[in-house]
Amino acid sequence: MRSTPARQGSLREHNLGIVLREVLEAAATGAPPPSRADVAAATGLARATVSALVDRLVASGLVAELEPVPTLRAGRPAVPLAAPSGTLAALGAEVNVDYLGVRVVDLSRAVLVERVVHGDYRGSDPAAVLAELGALVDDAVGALPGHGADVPDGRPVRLAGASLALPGLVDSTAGTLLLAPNLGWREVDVAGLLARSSSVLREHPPLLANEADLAARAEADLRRADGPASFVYVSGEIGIGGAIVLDGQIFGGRHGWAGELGHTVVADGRTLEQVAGQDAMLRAAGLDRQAGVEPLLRAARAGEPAALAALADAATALGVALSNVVNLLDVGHVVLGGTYARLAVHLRAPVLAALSARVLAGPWVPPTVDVARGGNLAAMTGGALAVLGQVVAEPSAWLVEHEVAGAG
Amino acid sequence: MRSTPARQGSLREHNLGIVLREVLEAAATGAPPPSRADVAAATGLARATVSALVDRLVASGLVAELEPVPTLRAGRPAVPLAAPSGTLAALGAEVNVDYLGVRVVDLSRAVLVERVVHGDYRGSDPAAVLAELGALVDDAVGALPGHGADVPDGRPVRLAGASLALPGLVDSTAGTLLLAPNLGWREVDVAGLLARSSSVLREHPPLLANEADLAARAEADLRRADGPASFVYVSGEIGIGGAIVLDGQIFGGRHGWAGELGHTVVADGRTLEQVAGQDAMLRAAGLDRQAGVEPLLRAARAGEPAALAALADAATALGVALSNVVNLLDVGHVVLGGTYARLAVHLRAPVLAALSARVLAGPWVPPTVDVARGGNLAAMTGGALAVLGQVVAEPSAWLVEHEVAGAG
DNA sequence: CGAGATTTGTTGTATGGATGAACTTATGCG
DNA sequence: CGCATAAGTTCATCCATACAACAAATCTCG
Repeated sequence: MRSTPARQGSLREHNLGIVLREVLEAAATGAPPPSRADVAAATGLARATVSALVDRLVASGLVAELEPVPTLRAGRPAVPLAAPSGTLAALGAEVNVDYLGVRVVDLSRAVLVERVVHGDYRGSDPAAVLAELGALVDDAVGALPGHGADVPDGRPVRLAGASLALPGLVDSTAGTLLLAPNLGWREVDVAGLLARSSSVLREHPPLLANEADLAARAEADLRRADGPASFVYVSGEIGIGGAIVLDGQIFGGRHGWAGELGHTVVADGRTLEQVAGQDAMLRAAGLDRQAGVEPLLRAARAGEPAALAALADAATALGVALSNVVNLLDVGHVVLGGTYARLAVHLRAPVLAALSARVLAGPWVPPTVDVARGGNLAAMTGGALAVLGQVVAEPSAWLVEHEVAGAG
Repeated sequence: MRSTPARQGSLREHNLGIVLREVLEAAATGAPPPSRADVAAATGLARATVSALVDRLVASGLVAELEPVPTLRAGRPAVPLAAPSGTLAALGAEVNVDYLGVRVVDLSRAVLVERVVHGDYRGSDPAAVLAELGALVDDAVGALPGHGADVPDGRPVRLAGASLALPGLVDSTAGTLLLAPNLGWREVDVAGLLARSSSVLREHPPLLANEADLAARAEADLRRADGPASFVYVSGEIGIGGAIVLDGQIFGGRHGWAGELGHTVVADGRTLEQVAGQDAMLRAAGLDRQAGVEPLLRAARAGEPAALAALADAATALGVALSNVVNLLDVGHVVLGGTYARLAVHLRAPVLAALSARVLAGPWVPPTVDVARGGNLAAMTGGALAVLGQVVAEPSAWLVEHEVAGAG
């Protein structure tokens, strides 16, 4: 954690990052693609400096120059800068309780390839499942330009790295999964097993992270337009995942285990998961555990007392747990993800009421409860974005240095 | 939150901070005062660069050159560098439920002046109390060299700034106290009232912060020797304060309100404060509310069942609340402060047991429960250190530029 | 006791990145 | 067609750090 000394190169690295971020973020906020001059004005850097930096970024495919659009004003038309498509991409994989998948996302946030397999992975064999995932990863990457048999006209896609989302506690430095209660996995050498079945992951050791953390990252990305977001993300799945987002950044804690909300004690020794987890709700509503959340929604819509009571109990427990979190973290915004997003009609109002009643700072900064915008596969996108975030944080590592001479 | 562009000056600022920190931190870790060469080796900067930076810092009184000690090795003897005494200092004030005080601390962490007044400030009049504090502040600063009537041989102490610790929710940008339940204060224009009674605070608008946050900062400072500390600080007072320390830094949240632990719901709707607050414990033990914590300790030592039960209930509630916090934040270390420090004999074991049982990551990173090392007045020290921390973060703002020419 | 070894701190010179002003390019407008 | 306007580039300058050579102050060993 010792801060490193700043040499001159650090300056360039820093400013390169600022320029790159400025270009990539423009699209997110709905702003038109900025020109070099716009970037200079926005960042406070000199035009000459920005020009030099942009040229480097363009040469390495980290920034794309668009066609000059017919301008309305006088003056030389600007060259719009934007996130490039298909130059640099990252891979986000996921193993969850009921599905398995891979996504490859590029700097423009376009999904280049996607593979998803549904199944029931509770109590599954880690080696077998990870072998399947490894094959899926290699298959997906094989479909990328420049990686499969075909090398078309365009440049090949560079792969910046890979990540893997898991529904449990992860040791990201060792590349192992410590504990995933709902998968029934414990102390699994995930990185090692994946390296056996996937040449891609052998070359790009995946960044392991918690599924909720990565889903929250995708969610934060979707909310960039509203400014840097701070919120608590609660993801109802078979278990309950949680994540903390501060100023658009995931707060993972020392080991990346922060956000563990499901095991919060809410009342008389019961944990949140035992009251508001999917299995618990279904059982309380008298429904089959395997059925999923749709029957519960139907029953509630039909006015079944057991279903309504189950949802009310879950909402109360969620409200208590989240009030504690909001008081502790001074983050007044809650986002409901996973199956909670689908149950939001029944959960939102009572949770908000609980927050309003219990949050000490409520009178000055009213709490909010929102529904996640990311879809089911948010964690894969979030994982890819986490890797791309490393690129933005350290752009010079991804620059391709060209020869000074170079006559065509 | 937009990151500013790095000009060349930023480089210098950054490196100046690194060098300053290296010198100031050396004492904390028990290392001998480093020489310029030591700093260069430790930071990775060139000797020439360090020399130039150190010279600036010395000229402005941010670093002190000690007498060369007779060395044991060959070579030119080194000039030891250390934190200077009495050159630059910060003021930490505090209003709490049962006392009121000021401390002035310099860069060497020496307490230059201290004033404390004991009293009962529950339900007090804010204007009167703050007038009293303002007078106390001016009195304390008047006793500093160069600020009172006397201007002795040495240079005057420069005051870097002031801070004020309050047991409640604070709006630090507006300089107001929003809510302090145990003082009975609400929406008080603290900065405005203090400016009336204190010329010092008129010149140095105090940084308002939560008492527990600042006490935790002092605690983190005392633990620097063990490396950057991450812990949850629980301070038992009339109410219950809490603070989160991450890598030696206070996590205050968006508005500085994070750490609010006392209003956590622990069981059947009761909050932690209602079970483990000082008043609640005393009542449960059948003791007088005004008595303070000593009678409770005596009763427990005598084996009184009511006292033991009160402590046990408090410990259980604390254990549950802290388990939730540890699971949420991935910070496995708890420090008991305030009156909890004195009750630690009775609280520590059961709290640790609760953590061990409930913390999901416990098997891999065992939780710990520690007793605070800071004394009663930790918040004042912490407040002063917070201000000094700003100096270290931006040293160039505190440099005194000398004329190039200067013949004596 | 003196020459060499050793380590600290300082004094140039070189390097690399940002800056600002002048210049070129490309457009709209009258 | 000339002028205004704005984008992007070129170039001399500045500034902080690096590197190397040097001066200073002490120990060590013959």
